[in-house]
Amino acid sequence: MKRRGAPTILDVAEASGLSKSTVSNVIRGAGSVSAETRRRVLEVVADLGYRPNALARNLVQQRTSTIGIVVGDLSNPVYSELAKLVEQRASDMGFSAMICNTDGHTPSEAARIESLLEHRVAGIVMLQFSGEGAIVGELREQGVPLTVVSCWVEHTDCVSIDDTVGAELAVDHLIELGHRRIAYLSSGLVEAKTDGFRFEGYRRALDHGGLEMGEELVLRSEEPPYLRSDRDLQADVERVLGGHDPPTAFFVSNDLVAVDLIETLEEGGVQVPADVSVVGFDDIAIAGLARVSLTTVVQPRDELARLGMELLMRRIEGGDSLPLKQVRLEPVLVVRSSTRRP
Amino acid sequence: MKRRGAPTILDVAEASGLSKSTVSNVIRGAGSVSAETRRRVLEVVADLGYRPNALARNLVQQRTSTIGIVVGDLSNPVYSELAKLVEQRASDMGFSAMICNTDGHTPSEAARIESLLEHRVAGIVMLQFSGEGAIVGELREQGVPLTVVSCWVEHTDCVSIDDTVGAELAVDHLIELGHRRIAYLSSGLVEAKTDGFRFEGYRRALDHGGLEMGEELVLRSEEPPYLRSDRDLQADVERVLGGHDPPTAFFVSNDLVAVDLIETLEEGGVQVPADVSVVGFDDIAIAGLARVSLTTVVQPRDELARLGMELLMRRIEGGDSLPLKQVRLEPVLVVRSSTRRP
DNA sequence: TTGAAAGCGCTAACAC
DNA sequence: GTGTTAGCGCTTTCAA
Repeated sequence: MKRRGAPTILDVAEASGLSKSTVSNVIRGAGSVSAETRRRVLEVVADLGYRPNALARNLVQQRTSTIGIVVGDLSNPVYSELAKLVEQRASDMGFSAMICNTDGHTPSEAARIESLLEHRVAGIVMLQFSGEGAIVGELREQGVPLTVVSCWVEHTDCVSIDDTVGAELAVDHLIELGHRRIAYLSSGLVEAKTDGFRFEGYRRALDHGGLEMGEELVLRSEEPPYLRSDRDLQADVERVLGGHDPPTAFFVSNDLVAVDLIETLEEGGVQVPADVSVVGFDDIAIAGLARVSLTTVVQPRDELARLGMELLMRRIEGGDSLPLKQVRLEPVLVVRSSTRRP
Repeated sequence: MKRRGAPTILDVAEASGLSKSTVSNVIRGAGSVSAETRRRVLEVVADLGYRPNALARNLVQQRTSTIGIVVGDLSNPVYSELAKLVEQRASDMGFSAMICNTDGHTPSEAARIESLLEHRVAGIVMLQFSGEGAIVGELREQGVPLTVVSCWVEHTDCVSIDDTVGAELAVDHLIELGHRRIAYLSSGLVEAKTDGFRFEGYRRALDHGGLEMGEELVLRSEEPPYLRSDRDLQADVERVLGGHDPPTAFFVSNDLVAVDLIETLEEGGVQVPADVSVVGFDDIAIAGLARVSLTTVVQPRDELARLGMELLMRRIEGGDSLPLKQVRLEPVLVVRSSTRRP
């Protein structure tokens, strides 16, 4: 009596007087089994509460139906929504998801990916990318399908909006409103390369708006940990606003920080948009609240998730030999009431 | 030359001229191996880029180091934060996490759990509980450790704040401010049983405040899908406020809905807190923004996650025989500026 | 200190 | 239509 632990396919075989493989056939719906046999097996399966062991199956099949989702910060609504949507789509396609939060911390990102590889995931979706080129290389070498969502990464299947154009849209809007002194604010919350693109868009907009870019208007720490500590932000903001010829508008490369900025400004008695305009990036849910009403650039989460899974599945099925596929989505600016004429 | 796919422990054994078991010993740090042997093995491991196959290991060990995290709605910040914290702690303890989003949808919850069981997860943490008693029973029967976080569920290890006391705190606060007509608002976003507790707290507070509960002040759809459609909310709110002897305050059993309510009220020209006070529940990040500044009951996410994993580990290690452990945390009210004297 | 061998639960040829 | 068999990559006695 070895009835310890969950029933195995062998238990089902014995109880139904059939062989392992026949049982396996009916469970997988493969091969050909007589109606009567199928009925009997199914009955026993229900009786015993048999549940196939995915580990054994995956081991023998040399592939799993699990994907990894690597996200920088699940408490940022952009990413938790993306994660949710990707998980949803994965599940629809019969895949389970291991979701890992890295806190934007490279060592912990490496550890999480290592674990995913040990679990032999069929592929990995990265939302927000640490920029550690080593990881992309490593994965390609291992032949593990990788798709990056919401970041543009060279030599990798990816889908993201055109960050540069998005930023341009935002800053153009400010210029059209008549702003001449526009500050740029970002933080470690935005992945470095992405921030680079957005900054580029900012530069371009100033450029063809005939505006000069003042170094003193750029609040951007190259170091990953521009800790979103309110004190730092407050100090920086005070410095910029207290300077000579202060900005009348801010373009912020991330809604969370934009909201923080508004908070900080108003704490200091500076009203938005009466005294200063603010544009964000992402269009997270709170941006749409009447009390916040942030003008911002939309990240179409649904599209990103859909295309991301699509690219991943394509690569899982098609293998290394398929050509690279990188999709750039058109950004859209939503004008709300955090911006107005200076 | 079968050098197809990732190198196995056998490849390492061959390349180092040792046996599988010796290699296994050094990898697991078990048994006793000479320093020289260890060095040699490690060298080959690095050379070949060998990575242990977790599937094989888990299969033979008859246990996994994967847990399942089942969450109702990852786009609700309460749950995405909890999920993040639980994943973090799991990872610290050497566990990977499969995170599933159920959208509060019972069939999809069942499917996700089925998949987790097929993957033989070591345990499951449920954030937000659908109330399907069948599932708890099923899991217990299967001997799969289960911990529910942020909901109080009978006969199951769980940790949550005292929802009744929390609601009482909130409503007491309104009463102390002088409100006499206090409405109750909830939605399908809050799990039914939990909502029940909060409603009970509301009732009690009215009771010992010597206030009568008016049926007409209770906006609470028993049906799971009290769809958070703004239209429904708007209609309900208009009805209540337009009625005879309208409320001067709302207690809302969920911050997300509370924020929605404020939005809806102000759209209709009703100012918060000037005309009407609002108290929420959860203390999500946006509640703390100056522009929102919602008085609310705090859910201590950190504590919940920590205790949740603690309970789960205890059960994973201790098994069925351990006594039930249910932890109730003391709620705290944060008073901000969405409430004032009527 | 090291190695040989027996599985873990399942699938996938291949026989019958 | 059904059964036999040989593994998948690993851990774990048990001998040597």
